[in-house]
Amino acid sequence: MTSQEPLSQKASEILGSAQSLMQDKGYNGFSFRDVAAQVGIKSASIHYHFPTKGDLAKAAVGSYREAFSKLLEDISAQNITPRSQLQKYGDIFMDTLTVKHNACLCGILASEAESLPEDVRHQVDGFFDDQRAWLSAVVEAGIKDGTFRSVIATQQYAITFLSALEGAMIIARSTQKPEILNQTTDQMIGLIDDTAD
Amino acid sequence: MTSQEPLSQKASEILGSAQSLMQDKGYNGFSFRDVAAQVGIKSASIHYHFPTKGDLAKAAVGSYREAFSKLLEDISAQNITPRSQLQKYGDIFMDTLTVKHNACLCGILASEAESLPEDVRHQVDGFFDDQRAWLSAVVEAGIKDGTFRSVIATQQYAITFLSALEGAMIIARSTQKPEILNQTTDQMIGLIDDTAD
DNA sequence: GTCTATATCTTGATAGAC
DNA sequence: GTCTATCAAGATATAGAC
Repeated sequence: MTSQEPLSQKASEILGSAQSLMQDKGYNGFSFRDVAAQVGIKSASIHYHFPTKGDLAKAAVGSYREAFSKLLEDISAQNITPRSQLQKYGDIFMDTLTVKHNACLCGILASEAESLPEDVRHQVDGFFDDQRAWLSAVVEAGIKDGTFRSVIATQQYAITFLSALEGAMIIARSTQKPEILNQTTDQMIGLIDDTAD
Repeated sequence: MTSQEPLSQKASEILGSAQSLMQDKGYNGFSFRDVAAQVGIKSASIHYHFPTKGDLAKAAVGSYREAFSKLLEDISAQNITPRSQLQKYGDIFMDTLTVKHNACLCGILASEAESLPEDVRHQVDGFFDDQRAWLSAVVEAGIKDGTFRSVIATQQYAITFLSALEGAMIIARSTQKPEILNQTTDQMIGLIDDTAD
């Protein structure tokens, strides 16, 4: 969950490059040479920082999880309604899709689960659990304050909401219709909103 | 949308093998040699039936779309409620996941969109449109007969429902919790059900 | 820490015999 | 239609010089 030793400058660059390459083309779709070209070193040099491709991917997901968790903390720290928090959560996904032109790293990697080294997949699964935990707390708060329908199963809704966003992101990117993502987010929120006009 | 000439026996075998391999490991994760080993020929022989990997993938998606459309026709032909139709739709996904231990071919391929030949990606996008069209008609019928909440945006709900199932399938498979998929389907239906007890 | 050089393997694809 | 043989390219990874 937490970082070990602080990474060197180059190691961070390599990690960032690998992360963004995987968000674009997946684990099977990027190579050490791709990373090397982006960072400006030779592919053999990467092995000094990350011995194997699995090590690199695992570290990239770990750093992704940390960065994502910080974004969630930022949202939690704001004094806004649960509904607004879900909206801001969706904005993270939308920003990744439209500004960085990337998919969710763990959405991509999970779809390649059968090709991943075991410890990489476990990191990916850890990401999903991070999201489930944060989302279910927000939904719970929304039910308590009366803005969300009280009949919904909180834990399951967290997973359903996450699934919808991950799926919509993949479909939106493939079909090149980014609006699919934010419209899906809006509808998912609308479906549990008990304060509809 | 329709098949051209009928495929030879071996071509069908190759197609089926490629389809199931891609449902397991994706476009970047399967090779001609994998297919050859399954079918019992040499990898060079595949090129006789499908000149390039892109041709093979495109044909596999086309055949997948056809088979899926037949399943949808079967559901439509039954005299069951819109709610039951959505449930049966979810059963298709669940069956793929738990019996064949596979993901949705187009969910996997869409997540690799940036690695796909252009015409393969267009076939994948066509699949999503097939699903959107069928699902929206079912939802429309459910609104008309009063079982689904009338406030929902029909076209968008079709996409949201599909997104949720695709996302849940990927997450369920990676985390090895297949129940995530059917619970997500159930909740998605429950969220628009207007006849709740 | 990064390099060159290299080993080893796998890939998609082609040529030509049968 | 399928084979053998082969290719050129790309992959991960290692050894050892600098």
